[in-house]
This record gives sequence, C-alpha cells and structure tokens, in this order.
Amino acid sequence: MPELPEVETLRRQLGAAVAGRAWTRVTARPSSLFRTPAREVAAALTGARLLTVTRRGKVLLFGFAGSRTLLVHLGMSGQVLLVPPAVPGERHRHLEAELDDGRVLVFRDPRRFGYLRLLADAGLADARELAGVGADPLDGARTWEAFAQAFRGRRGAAKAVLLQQGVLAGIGNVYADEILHAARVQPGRSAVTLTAVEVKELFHAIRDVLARAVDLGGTSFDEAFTDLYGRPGMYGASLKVYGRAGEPCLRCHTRLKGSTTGGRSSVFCPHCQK
DNA sequence: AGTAGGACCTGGTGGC
DNA sequence: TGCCACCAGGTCCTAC
Repeated sequence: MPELPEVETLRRQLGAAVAGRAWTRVTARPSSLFRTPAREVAAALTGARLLTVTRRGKVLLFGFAGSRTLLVHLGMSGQVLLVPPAVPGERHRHLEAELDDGRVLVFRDPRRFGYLRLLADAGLADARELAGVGADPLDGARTWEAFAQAFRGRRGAAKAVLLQQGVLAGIGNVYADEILHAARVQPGRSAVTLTAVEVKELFHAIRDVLARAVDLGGTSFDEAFTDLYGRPGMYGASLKVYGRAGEPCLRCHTRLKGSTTGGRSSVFCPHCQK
C-alpha cells in the first residue's frame, strides 16, 4: 500500500544512493507489469546512467541520460530494493538492474498491481500515467485556498475526493482515513458541505499526517512496504484509525466504526468526526 | 458528473 | 491437517 510517504521515502533514498550510477546489466522478466515490453526496457537501459529520481504523486520517475524516463508505480505490493550482488533472487522480481558499483536494484511486486513504463522525455507531457496527477500535498507553496477550490469543486464524499489524485496527488486509503480523523470529518460526508474552517482543518491535517509519515519512513503492513534497504516504516505505531475498527477512539474513547464505500474500507470515529 | 461494481493478482487468514 | 472462500489495496474500466 505504498502511498505518498512510502514513495517519498524511496525517492529520497534512491536519490542519495543510486542517482549517478550506471545500470550495467538489466534483467526484465516479462509480465503484466510492463507497459513497455520488458525486452525493450532491458535493451534501452543496459548501460544507461541514472541521473535523477523524482516523484509525481505515487509515481516514481527514474530519469536517465539520453532523455529517457522510467515510470514506476508500486501498486499495492511493489518494492524497490537495493541489495548486495550475492543476494539470491526471491520470488516476484520483475526487474533487476546491476549497478556500476556491483550492487543490484530490484523491483518486486507479488500482486502485480504496479506498472513500469519507459518513455522518451518528450512523451512525458502526454503520458496517461501522469495526466491525472494533481498538485503535491507537500508542496510548500500550495495554499489552503487553492486546496479549497480544488476540493470543493468535487461533489462526492470527502474521502472519495481525497482519493482523487487530481485534487491532491498521493493520498491512498490508509492516509485518507488518518487525515479525516485528524480533521474530525467523517469519510462519507459530502465534500461540498464542509465549511471553510473544516476545509482549512483538512488541509492542515493532510500536511501534518503526510509530513510526519515521511519523517518516520512511511507505514509497513507485513512486508507490503519496506524501504530501499528492506527496513519497515515506523509510522504504523502512529495510526489512529486504520486497522482499528471496533477499538476505542484515541481521542474520545468511542468505538471506532468500519464501513465500506465504493469498494473501499474506511474506519472512523462516529462521535468526534462530523 | 456522480456512484457502484468488477477486473486485475497473490499471500494471508478464518472457517469448516 | 487440508481445503476453500474471502479479503486487502490502486487504478482503470464499464454501466447505470
């Protein structure tokens, strides 16, 4: 369930540890993950030097010399790992890139909900993977007024709007629940009914929750997410509602309620979330 | 334009 | 112990 904090954690680590390295040998095993044929990806990236690693919402962009960019979405079980050369391949390795320092960059994804796509930089502007990606919640220049305008233009439930990547990019099911609890807004509440004060509260909750989750290296459930070095994120201990249906609200001790809307599970406090 | 539902996929879990 | 139904999640698609 990599959402913004998990993807950002990886981006920072990749930028520090892998950017600047050439990919000396690339193995790509064909699977439904590859939106560019695996053979083509391997051929194009063998010998290529990775220059930058950036992020748009939940999408990682690996920028290579020669004006090519590899888009990587981790879906819900995707992992990017940096391992020593001798580590034998566990299952579900879709792409392995040997670096010019001998280490190996691994892309795993047991459930294969993610994707990889290689594009010429000129094609980035109209890549469908990025077309719906909106502003970044951690962009310090964003004001709550701009958020309010984007948020209140949508008709659906508050949670559904938070999950729309075009409003703010990078929020998934886990952090949406945490944000709504922090802002004291029920997930099913119609977005247009929020007062200006509530929208402002929501905006600050988005920032606070995501920034703190980034600081703690994201959230890990089982092995669904680990950082570049296989270590779990530490935000799990800070979760207030996700995974806690039936347990007491940490703010008011009311039993937290679970619900399902649009195929997504939600947990919220029926008392202190309005 | 919204909502709901299914599809994708596999590891883990709970029930019998 | 074994088997199976079911669930989780992000995104995309179709149907109302």
